[in-house]
Amino acid sequence: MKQETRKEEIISTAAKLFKEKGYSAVTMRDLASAMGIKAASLYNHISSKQDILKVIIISLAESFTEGMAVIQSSNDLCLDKLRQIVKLHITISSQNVYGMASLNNDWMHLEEQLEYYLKLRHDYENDFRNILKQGIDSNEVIDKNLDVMLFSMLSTLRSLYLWIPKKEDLNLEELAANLSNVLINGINK
Amino acid sequence: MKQETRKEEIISTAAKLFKEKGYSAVTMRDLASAMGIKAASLYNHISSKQDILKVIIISLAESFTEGMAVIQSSNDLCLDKLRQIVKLHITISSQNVYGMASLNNDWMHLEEQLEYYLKLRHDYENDFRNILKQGIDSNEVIDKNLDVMLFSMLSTLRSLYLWIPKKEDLNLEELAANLSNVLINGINK
DNA sequence: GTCTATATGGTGATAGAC
DNA sequence: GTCTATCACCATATAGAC
Repeated sequence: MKQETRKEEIISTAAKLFKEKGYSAVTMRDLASAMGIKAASLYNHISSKQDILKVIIISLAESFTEGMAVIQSSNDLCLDKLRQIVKLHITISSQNVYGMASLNNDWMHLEEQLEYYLKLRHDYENDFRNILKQGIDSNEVIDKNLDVMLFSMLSTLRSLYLWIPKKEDLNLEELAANLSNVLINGINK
Repeated sequence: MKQETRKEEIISTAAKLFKEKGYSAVTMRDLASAMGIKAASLYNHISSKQDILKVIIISLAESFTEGMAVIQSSNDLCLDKLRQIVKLHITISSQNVYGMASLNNDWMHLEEQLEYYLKLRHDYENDFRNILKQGIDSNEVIDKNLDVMLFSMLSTLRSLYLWIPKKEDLNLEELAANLSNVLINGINK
């Protein structure tokens, strides 16, 4: 188990606070207090509040991009690719529940990296849509409401960070199977 | 068409700004500037920034509670009740896209009304869960993963405010039918 | 209904001692 | 690596003139 550097400690503490109140409502004094030090001391490890947000969001966004690239390059059936996307979201979300809150809710407070983030997100959604499209072409997926399907799946997957920490003794493999099943087959008997 | 009072004008302008940057990041100067007046002038119409947030969130939360009460009291089949819940979310979200952002993302900044809001939300989720449970008992809904189904449907419905404004020429009746279909029957062929 | 002026306190960040 | 002290600025909100 690699031990956290002081900088990583600051970043994960910040992510936790950002999840509770959002980036703008968390002050450097709040963060310092949660670490048991004074605000000025934070600046020995990080260069600015903005820098913390950047690290949290961009590293997560790039994880999704990398995961999607792997899924895309496979020759699996579309429905299997969709199951892999579900797995990707569950894995990343469960490993960084706090950071996912910033990725979802505080991206608009990015400064230098805003456009880069928006491009990553846009490309990710496009790749997701293309997999659904292929599923329609190969007769695996219903040929109706492509955008509604994409919106529904993405909304659910993006909310996992809110839901995962509320379930105790959660088996991630089981969750992936169950959630894939609900998203693909619906809820009716 | 009822014309907006100055107070209502302030509240709907605030909701728009809150959606873009979140409650904490919007200053009274931002809000005043968007209205074309000075910050001090706002206080002739509203008593505090907090008061604006309270009005936006509580009125929406109560709308959902009222809608759910109507749906619950009917004798319709469970799947029909679920379709009505979808319709309820689409109707409220499309009428108040900006306010829905605060309801979803800024509720933690409520002060006096925080507990009241949490109770409304908790009761709403409970009612939703009970409808699904009844659907299982009446053999309309698969008897598996109740919590996963609830989470998935609620996540999608709570994200409608992000998605509705991106679609031009959106027919709400059609969206309700299509979204219900995707949520109930899934996406596979 | 809006303004200017102002009170009071919080904000991110830096300098320099230990 | 942390501290105290401090800077320059921004926050919500009020008082009182027009």
